[in-house]
Amino acid sequence: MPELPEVNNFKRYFNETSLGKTIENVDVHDDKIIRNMPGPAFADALKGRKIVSSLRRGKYLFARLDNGHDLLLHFGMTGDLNYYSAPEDKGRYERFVLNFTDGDKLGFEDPRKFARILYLEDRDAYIKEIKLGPDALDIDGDYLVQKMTGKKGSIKGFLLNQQILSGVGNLYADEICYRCRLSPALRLNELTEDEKCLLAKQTIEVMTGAAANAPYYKDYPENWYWHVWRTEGKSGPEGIGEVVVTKVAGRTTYFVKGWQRE
DNA sequence: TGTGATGTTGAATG
DNA sequence: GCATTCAACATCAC
Repeated sequence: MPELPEVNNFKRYFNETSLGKTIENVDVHDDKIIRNMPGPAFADALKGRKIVSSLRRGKYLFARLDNGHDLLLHFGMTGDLNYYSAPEDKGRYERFVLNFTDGDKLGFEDPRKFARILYLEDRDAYIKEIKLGPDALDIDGDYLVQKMTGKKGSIKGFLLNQQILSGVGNLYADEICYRCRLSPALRLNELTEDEKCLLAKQTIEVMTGAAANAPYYKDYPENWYWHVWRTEGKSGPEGIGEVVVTKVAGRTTYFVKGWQRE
């Protein structure tokens, strides 16, 4: 479930389990998700390195190594971390595993293999290369409003564009639109200035709130945001409107028809 | 059995 | 070059 708040939890999990440890060697079971070198070269590059710090930006998690290079983890749709020591705790979908010198292991699991794992010599150059926008927890409303000017695409397409703002994913984008009472399919040039300000404000609030409330890795409360209303046919707030499912910006989209302006 | 899924990319189009 | 759209990626769960 990796959108920004989830990756924030991955970061915490990673820090608590793996920071300061030294990689004795790496087992690559499937190098499909390693995007910039073959499995053996990847394993070779990490061998003997100590993990000294971590940095999250949007949905990207960078693990800084003691040679100044980085191990980049992007979790795709189904990426996950699994820290363990007993071999029987190895996950079914483990794609590679860092074996630390203390005997513990950090497995990277990913059933669908949409994750993107890279060994980077220059983290900043990579961020520049993919034009990754600023982190959603690190911007203000003015920045977002300014980015909206002149754009004609859907609200949802805007929120999902990681080059504008990094961290918002499909579920949180719906949540933000719901809070603004705006249909995700509305186009930016159809919004009033007030609505643009509201959209910017809610984007920051939702992402900040979700990141702050994430209690612990894999332990999301049932009453979190979209859980409350992300059900087709469900009656909207105060009995107004009804939840419908549609497709916006190529993604499955839920909104409350009759409650959110179209 | 067919369908859709939390994300990104690269090609195609305007 | 920029903005936007959309299919493709690989596999599993329902």
